[in-house]
Amino acid sequence: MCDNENFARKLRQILTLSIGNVVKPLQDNLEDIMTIRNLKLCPVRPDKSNRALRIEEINNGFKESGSEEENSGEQPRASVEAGPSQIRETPAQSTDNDDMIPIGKGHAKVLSKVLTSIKWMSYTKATRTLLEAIFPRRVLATHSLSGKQSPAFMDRPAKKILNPKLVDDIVNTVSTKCVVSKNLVRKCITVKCADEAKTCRQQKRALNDKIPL
Amino acid sequence: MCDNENFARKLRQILTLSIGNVVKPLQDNLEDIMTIRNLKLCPVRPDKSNRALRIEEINNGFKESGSEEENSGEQPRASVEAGPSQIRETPAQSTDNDDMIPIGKGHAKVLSKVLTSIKWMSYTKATRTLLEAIFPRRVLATHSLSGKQSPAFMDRPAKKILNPKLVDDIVNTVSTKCVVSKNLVRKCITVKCADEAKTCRQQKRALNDKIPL
DNA sequence: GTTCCAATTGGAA
DNA sequence: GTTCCAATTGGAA
Repeated sequence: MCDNENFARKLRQILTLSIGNVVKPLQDNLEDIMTIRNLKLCPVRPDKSNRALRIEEINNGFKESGSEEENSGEQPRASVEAGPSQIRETPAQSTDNDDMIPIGKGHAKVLSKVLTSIKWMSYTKATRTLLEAIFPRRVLATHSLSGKQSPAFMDRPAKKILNPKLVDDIVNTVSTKCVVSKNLVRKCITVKCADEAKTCRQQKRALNDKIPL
Repeated sequence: MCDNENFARKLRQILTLSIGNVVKPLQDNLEDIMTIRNLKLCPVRPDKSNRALRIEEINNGFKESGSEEENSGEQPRASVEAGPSQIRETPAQSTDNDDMIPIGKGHAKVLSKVLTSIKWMSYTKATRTLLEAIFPRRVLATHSLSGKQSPAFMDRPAKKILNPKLVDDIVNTVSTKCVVSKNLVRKCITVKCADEAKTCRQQKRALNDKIPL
């Protein structure tokens, strides 16, 4: 993971220092490579026999779900809302429950058609799409990344913390797929929660304006 | 500029999708390439005859200073503290005034030894170093990127705006050299100003504790 | 309707 | 002593 980041960082520097000569030849092949890779990632049919392979490819070297760290004793500092209450229920129209693909360590599962629709060019879009796929809007609006108070608003109550295992699955996936630092992905999550909270607030306000108490 | 960003973004995706096979061979040559490039960037002596070449290389294709856009009519929305008052004075111990190297469009100038000391691996460090090299601490503490009020603290007065031309020179330089989006660089500037303001505040507080009025 | 911008904060790293 | 973390906000894009 860390090696990936260092490698990407070095490559970025090389790119800048040697635009036009060293890496130019690679550019010509980019489109072909991407096309091929995308084809491989395209879902075919919900066929269990090659499901494992597809997951392997999508998660790109992640451990499979149910690893020994499932029950590791690590406790998050803030109180965690345990259990599945934070997890988005499978949509009613989906009859095939197996169509959920685990990401990261496998705590989080995402509908395969959502996962394959994600364009990994934008780590912000990818993060927000995964968040919406994994958490109900209500949870996003009422929880935050750390579960801590805003240092700038010490009088306000803190929101609850987003399930850290699910968050980690998202962070690791986006960070790896988009080769950006985990911090940037975490910032996206903070912003997304703030945006959902604002939307929620605005809807309540609009409702109050319509039907004033 | 935009092409660079798109290219880097594509490369990042390729990296993720094809770790270990497509780009692996390139990795072996990274160290050599970087060494060679670093050697080229190393300052030799303040010798005017090859100064231009070094600047050309460092700025990587930027226009030279004194371009026709020097007097373009673009006016920033917030009030700008015009003139050199925002610009860091050349340190007293420097006898060679020519040792200032322009970056970006050339509004901002940086001591050559500072410029060559910057490690472009970290865009945050690079941005902060350039800020300290170009603006006095006092300006960083009392100005902000936009010159606008905080939306979260509408009662507080807005700080003044950092000279946008100097900011642009920094943003363009770091964005290009580190192949990160301009927005990320701008975020760094916001944070740096906030940090300087905090330091300033703390120093005043410490002084008041010592010599209470 | 969503996403991004950027100013502010106290404490942690 | 400096840099980073992340929560909050209203408006702009």
